[in-house]
Amino acid sequence: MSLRHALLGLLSEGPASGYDLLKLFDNSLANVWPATQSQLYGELGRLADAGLITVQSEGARGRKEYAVTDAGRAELRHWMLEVKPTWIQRYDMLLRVFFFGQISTDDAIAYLREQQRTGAEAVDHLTEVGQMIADYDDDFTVYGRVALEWGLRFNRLHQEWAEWAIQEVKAHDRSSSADPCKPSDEHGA
Amino acid sequence: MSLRHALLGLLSEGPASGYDLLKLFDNSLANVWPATQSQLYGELGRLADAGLITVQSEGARGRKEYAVTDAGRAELRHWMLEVKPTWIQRYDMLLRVFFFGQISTDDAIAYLREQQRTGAEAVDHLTEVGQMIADYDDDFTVYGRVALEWGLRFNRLHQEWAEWAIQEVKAHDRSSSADPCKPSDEHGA
DNA sequence: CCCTGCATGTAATCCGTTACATGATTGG
DNA sequence: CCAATCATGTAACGGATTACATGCAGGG
Repeated sequence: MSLRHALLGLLSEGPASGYDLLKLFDNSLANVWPATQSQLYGELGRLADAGLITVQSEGARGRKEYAVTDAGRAELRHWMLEVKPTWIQRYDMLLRVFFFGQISTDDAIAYLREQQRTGAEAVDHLTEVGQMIADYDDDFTVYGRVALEWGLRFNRLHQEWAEWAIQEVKAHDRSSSADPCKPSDEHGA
Repeated sequence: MSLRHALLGLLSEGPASGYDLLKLFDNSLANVWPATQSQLYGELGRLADAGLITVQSEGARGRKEYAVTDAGRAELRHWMLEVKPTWIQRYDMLLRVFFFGQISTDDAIAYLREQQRTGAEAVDHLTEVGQMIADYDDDFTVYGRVALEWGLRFNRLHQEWAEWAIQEVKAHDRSSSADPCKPSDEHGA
């Protein structure tokens, strides 16, 4: 149910069409709340039906410019101040880690190295984004940078964790092949 | 589509019923891939239809014990080695941050403080989980700890970021109320 | 005149959540 | 015998993804 509020939030900065919002999304909110074009137009329709936004003006090519209503502003405030953020996460990346016993140590390490790389690339990408928006100082951009910092830290964490995990997996490999309870030829399988 | 693989992975450790798997989930995979009872039973049925698992034996109270087949093991391997982890995340927690301009500085800080607390609590919880599983040294637990470490780092990051963000918001508040372009009474609204 | 970009929509499908529904067994 | 636990399923609903479908307007 958060796409509603993402749209309300964007429209609170000023009126815009679905198309405008779609582009705005890409450079900002998509990082924390991705949405497709279909979804966006659908939600705009529902928001208008609910009276949280209105069509302010219609332009060329069927363009509809939406503006947030008082009811919409109230709903946004309510969501921001009183609704607890959901804290559900799904990481199939970590799911695989649980099953490392099913693949070879080398494959596990290759997997983790790939994760390390993914983290590093994301850091690079976000750093670029940061440079692109460095000159703006409107509220949306200022607070966007606070969110961006989260992303930077997250990806650095990802990268560093992967490096740590590689060492951990290597250590476990050594200890289990040295383990007198298990045959030493297991490490080569 | 990862619930399939979560179940295949668990069943690779040994045969189990839906009920067993449900409980196993709670203490391990639910942290990285939550699933409900409905979903789990549904997926088990579909996995059996697809021939990736089989009903090994039926017990009392309609209990069905499932075991993974060779096809299932192959599918798990394929998923682990060749399917790229999806990297889609949705954080309504961060979405709100983008719209901090719509609420007062004090409310924004209260929000961040709450996030800081949430992170700290999660760290405590995961630390407890770590202590509970400290004595096991099977593969699943060993690698589970590697995933747990990710969770610990993640929540520490969350906590530290929130603390940093509070300072950032305070700094922005001071600079905008000192800003000659904007009226100084804005900070009190 | 045609291509690119602007602009909006619908339909099918999948996954996840919530709630409902049922019944067998075991231990106190 | 009754409550808790074991154990499995179905149905309704909502949100997200993908693909499809359409058409106008402006610049070269």
